[in-house]
Amino acid sequence: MEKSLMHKDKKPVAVPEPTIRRMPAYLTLLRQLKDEGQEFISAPRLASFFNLDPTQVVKDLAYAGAAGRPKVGYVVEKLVEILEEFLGFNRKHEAFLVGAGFLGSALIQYQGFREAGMKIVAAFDTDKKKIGKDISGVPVFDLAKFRDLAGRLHISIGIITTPSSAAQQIADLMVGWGIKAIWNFAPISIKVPPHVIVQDTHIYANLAVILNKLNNAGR
Amino acid sequence: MEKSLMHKDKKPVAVPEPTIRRMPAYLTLLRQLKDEGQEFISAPRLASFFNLDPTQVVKDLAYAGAAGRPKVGYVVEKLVEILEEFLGFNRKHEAFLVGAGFLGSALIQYQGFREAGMKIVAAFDTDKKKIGKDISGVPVFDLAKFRDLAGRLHISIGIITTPSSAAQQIADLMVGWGIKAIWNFAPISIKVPPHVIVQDTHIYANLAVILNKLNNAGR
DNA sequence: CAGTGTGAAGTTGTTCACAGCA
DNA sequence: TGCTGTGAACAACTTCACACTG
Repeated sequence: MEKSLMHKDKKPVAVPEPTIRRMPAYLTLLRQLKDEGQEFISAPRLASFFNLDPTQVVKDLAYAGAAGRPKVGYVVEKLVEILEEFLGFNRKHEAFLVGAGFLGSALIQYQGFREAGMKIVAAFDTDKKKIGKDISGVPVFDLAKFRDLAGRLHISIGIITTPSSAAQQIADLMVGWGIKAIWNFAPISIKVPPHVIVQDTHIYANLAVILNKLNNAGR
Repeated sequence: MEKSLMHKDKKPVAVPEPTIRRMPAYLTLLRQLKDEGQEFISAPRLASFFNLDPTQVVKDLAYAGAAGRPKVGYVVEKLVEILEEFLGFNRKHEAFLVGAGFLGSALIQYQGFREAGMKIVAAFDTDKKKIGKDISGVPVFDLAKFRDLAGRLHISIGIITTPSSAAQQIADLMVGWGIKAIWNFAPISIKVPPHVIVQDTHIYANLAVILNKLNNAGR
């Protein structure tokens, strides 16, 4: 498909991933400003909160479909709505989580996901000691029950917080059971068929960046 | 430690951040291959694990100072050493953590940081119910004690896992107390003087990417 | 010839420059 | 004047093309 020059169309243009990644940060701040009663916000001001170029912010907001008024800026409340809609944070997203260890438990208990509409509805593990318990109201099932429930509840997001050694195997199961997107926290890259979405979140990557900057600062 | 990319006596080439972020993933896999007794690994094969371009891997490894042999590839054991050294994962990095909630507790208990040489030596909170307890052997202190200990132990990394509302304030304190790098998990951007390193890890960003891909897959 | 190593080309994302607007 | 909005210049990163090597 060619890039259309018509600006009447809603969003035919592929949104750059960096833009997508910045949007939740905008939204968090904007919700706060809204709570504080701020009515308008300009792109340069918004940019200053994140050390970004003002034009960057203008373009990002344009991708979401927002329009501002010269000299005034954007209507905060409208912007919150637009971003929530664009990101899908105002819809309900149910997820299954496999691997009820420290990280898995933390994600389950993490209040913040509610702000993004995501809810972890069940957890799975192979550890008999964990099965049958619940974590902040989220039940931990035997991994063998995963298939059953996934089919019945039409869950589309699967979260992997197992050790690396189990991750690929769990991913394969998830694929077989119809999960559409996998959020992988294990520090390996998992392989899935092209129609399945994978998002790797490797915490080491961030640590590596920090240590690298620390090293470079020292000389 | 000579670097192959340094011709003459030029200043060290700045390593692209994407490269830094990929290196821990290489390292994790390479350690595994090493344990399995693999002696050599070629860039194309390594690349296939991560769905990367082989040239990308070659260049990344060159940045770390690794050299391979045509037709054979790289020596796994040597590569592990080089990457550990380059990333600093073979050195000890002590950190303080502020905010002993779910996320903070998970990070403290997360075994994996040991693989990167990082150790959280103390946690801090303002919640009287948490102060005095310990999490997997890591003591939770009153936030007021932070300064004392930071100065005495020469801790350079500060981890923020507080609610957003407290994050900037904690960052200011950390800066005042000589912390050199801040790893921020609160979903806001914090402001620090230029000599302090900040790494924001916003979990929402990853979720946003997933939801966006899910939405686009539906049309 | 299968792989390293590297300059060149291509692609993507960011910043600049400026027109238009209230 | 301060801001939006957008095409153009620029910078960063990735992929390609190919010389080289055992």
